[in-house]
Amino acid sequence: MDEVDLTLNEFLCFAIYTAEHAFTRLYKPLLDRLGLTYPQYLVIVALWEEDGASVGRIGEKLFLESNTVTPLLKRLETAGFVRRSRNPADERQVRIQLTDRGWALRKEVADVPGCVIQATGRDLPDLKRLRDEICALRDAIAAFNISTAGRRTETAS
Amino acid sequence: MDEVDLTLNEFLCFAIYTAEHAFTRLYKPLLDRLGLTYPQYLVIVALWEEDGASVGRIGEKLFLESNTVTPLLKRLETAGFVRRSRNPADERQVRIQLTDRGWALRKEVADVPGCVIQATGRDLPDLKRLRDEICALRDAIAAFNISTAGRRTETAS
DNA sequence: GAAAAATATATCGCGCGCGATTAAATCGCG
DNA sequence: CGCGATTTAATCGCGCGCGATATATTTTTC
Repeated sequence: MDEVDLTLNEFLCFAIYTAEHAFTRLYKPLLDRLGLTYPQYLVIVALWEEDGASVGRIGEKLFLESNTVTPLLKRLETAGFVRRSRNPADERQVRIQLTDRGWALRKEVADVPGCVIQATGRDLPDLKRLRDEICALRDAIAAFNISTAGRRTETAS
Repeated sequence: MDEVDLTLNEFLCFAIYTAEHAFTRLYKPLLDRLGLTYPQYLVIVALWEEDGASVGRIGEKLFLESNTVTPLLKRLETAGFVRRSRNPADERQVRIQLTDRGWALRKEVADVPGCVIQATGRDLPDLKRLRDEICALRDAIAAFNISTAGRRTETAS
């Protein structure tokens, strides 16, 4: 029965929504000079962690489906940052490997994280704490999404 | 000089990015039954707060530009939730007004906030604290974006 | 070993977010 | 009043995120 305020600024989700845009706008000029979008940057970072990952594995790391990742990877391939090849051991899988150019980005983005941290005006322990809280929130919501996935039609009252 | 980890899960921005998607997926089935997308829902909430707002005012509230808001409002108009009309006092402005159908949504979404709160598995004070922290973070980044807007070309080095 | 089920990726359409640009109305300054 | 500057929306193109679906490969089952 506890009345919930139907005001935009009351919503945590709205805060996250607008914060996400603020980060994208912050990254834009930093990544433009490398010819990367923010999601493309995330894929590159994922590949630095795990070069040769499959399309599905990259999607798993980024919480995205193949219908998003596949075209993104094709653009990265066209730009010369990655190579795409079928896995001989399982021809269903497509293996994504960084090119020399893809590895070279690692040096070129070296100052980016520092710049982003500076923009937040906070220290690292504080940012890590906040990150952990948001990850926990995300995981709780994702778990809820899965647990209710079967009974969508009865959600109303 | 302090070395920053170039790992996906280290990034606060990545946490925000994935949390934003988790929220969108959470809202999807709740809003589908009303024929609204999540950004459309935000616009409707903004109009409950301020019916008759201009396109620019709505963009201001949602941190969006007219090139995003205009087509979104046209879709809401087509769906019958809002009316769009020029402001007679200033013909440059387009005034957005909720229709009866738009106001009626207020009752139909009554259970949505509660459902979202439940999904987070947290209590209201905790959520409000987190929301305030994220808003502060967003505002810090947005201020930084503005303050450095003029000297984008020298950010390297 | 052949058919059925499961898995991995790709394709298509649509809505959003935004940079760049355009068009129209208003404002300001002489 | 007149004309340039400013303000407000709208348009266009592109990349992303995703639901729905298709295709190809592998695994399972009988």
